[in-house]
Amino acid sequence: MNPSQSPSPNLTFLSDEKTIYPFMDNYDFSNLMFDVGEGGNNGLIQEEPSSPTTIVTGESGGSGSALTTLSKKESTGSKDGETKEVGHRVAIRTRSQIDVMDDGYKWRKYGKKSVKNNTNKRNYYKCSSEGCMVKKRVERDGENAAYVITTYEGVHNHESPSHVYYNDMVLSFDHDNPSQHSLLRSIQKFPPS
DNA sequence: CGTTTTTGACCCGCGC
DNA sequence: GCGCGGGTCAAAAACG
Repeated sequence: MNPSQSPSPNLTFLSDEKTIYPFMDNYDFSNLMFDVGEGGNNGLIQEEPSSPTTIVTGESGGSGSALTTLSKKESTGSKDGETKEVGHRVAIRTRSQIDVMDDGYKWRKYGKKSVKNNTNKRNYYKCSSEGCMVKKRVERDGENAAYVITTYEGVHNHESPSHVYYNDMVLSFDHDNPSQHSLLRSIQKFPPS
């Protein structure tokens, strides 16, 4: 049911733990929640890391962005061979009219559920690429239908199908595409380190 | 014709 | 043990 959405490179992960979201103006971030669970037995909750990464996008919205970094207490299975690689969760709450935003990856919906205290349904997506177990959960805020909560879980093993990377984005910038103008502005605001 | 969506069923952890 | 809330499976339908 997805309309023809051009693969917009609007999400980029840096090699560091910092993440830059040069989204378009359509996506007005209101809340960013990082839940990075380490595989270790680190049950600490680091509310504010030593290097707080503040991301502000959607300059037109005016509303600031909040970022929270958490640490999931993923207790190890105590098994010597158990490798709990799961533990990278990123929750983004944005104000968007579109339920699912195209982050450049191909997602396949595999479930739909209605949660308590929320009339809206919650959708479950999974990365289409085989071997990539990245999951994504999209939910509308019942109170404010204008807000959408997108939760990513996992790390992609492969690159974006559209081959969009931060450096390549500038190179492949299409000046004739007005929808990317704001993208360029975001890029200029966040120059590569 | 291959891939994705849909949708109810199933499953699992947890609290009672 | 059972029910509930939440997450996933899978078969058929729908899509391109």
